[in-house]
Amino acid sequence: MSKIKENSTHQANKNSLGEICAEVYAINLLSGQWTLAICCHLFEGRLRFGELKKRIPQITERMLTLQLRKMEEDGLVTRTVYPEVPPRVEYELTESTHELKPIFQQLQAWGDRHKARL
Amino acid sequence: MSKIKENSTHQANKNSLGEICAEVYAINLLSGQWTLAICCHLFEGRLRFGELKKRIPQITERMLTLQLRKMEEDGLVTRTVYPEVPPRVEYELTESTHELKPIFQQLQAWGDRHKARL
DNA sequence: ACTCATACTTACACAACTGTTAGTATCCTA
DNA sequence: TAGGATACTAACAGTTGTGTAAGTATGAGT
Repeated sequence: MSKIKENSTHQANKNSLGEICAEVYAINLLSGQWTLAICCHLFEGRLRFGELKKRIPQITERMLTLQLRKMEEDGLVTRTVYPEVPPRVEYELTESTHELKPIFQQLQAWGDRHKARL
Repeated sequence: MSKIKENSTHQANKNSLGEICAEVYAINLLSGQWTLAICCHLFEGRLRFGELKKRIPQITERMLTLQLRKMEEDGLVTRTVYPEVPPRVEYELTESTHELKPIFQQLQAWGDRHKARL
């Protein structure tokens, strides 16, 4: 993404809320535009960069790279580079992220119910 | 917030993902900077604008107003205005939002575990 | 020598979100 | 007549997130 200014009020508020509330922290990790979509495709198993790109046609290479890098930094995915040419890079969810699956299912169910009520 | 340009690529992507995936839709509703904090305080019961402000000292009046308005629009809170002077306005979570409580608890537990692993 | 495939990176512009400061309306009380 | 209380609103600026377009390195295959 763009460089983050750690001394901005915005960032300071975000950080302090995330430190106090673990649920805020969790939502912060998941609120990237493409994060959930990537997770959903990786629930099935590890995928290469290009395979993810094909499964999420609307995403640009730039955003896919940025999101995966952030997810790696946040401990949501692991990145494995195979020293081949042309390069091969595989992404896989961490244990931690797999544990989110039941929560996602509940969020999905809630989302459907909530949509229906509006 | 600022006016949203519905014809932007960004917004189009967000919308289409939210329509396909109910969990993306759900996260989109909850990803405002102060949304979860407000929810947490309202889980205990209805509160006035000023009471929320006191409980979330870092928030500005502007952001509190904007977030509550968006949450109202999204069906997360109800807003009741009492025709008094000085004005009294109370906010309360909708049924739908109360149903999120167990999911929040799981997210919180996950967040704590995940933090510990990093 | 030239193309191809893959997984990026860079530079730029725009969109969306948040923060700062100052102001508003209303009636009640002193 | 002035000040206080409440729940806002407006104008502006800054920060963060996203999209567009173009370019990079590498070795294998032709």
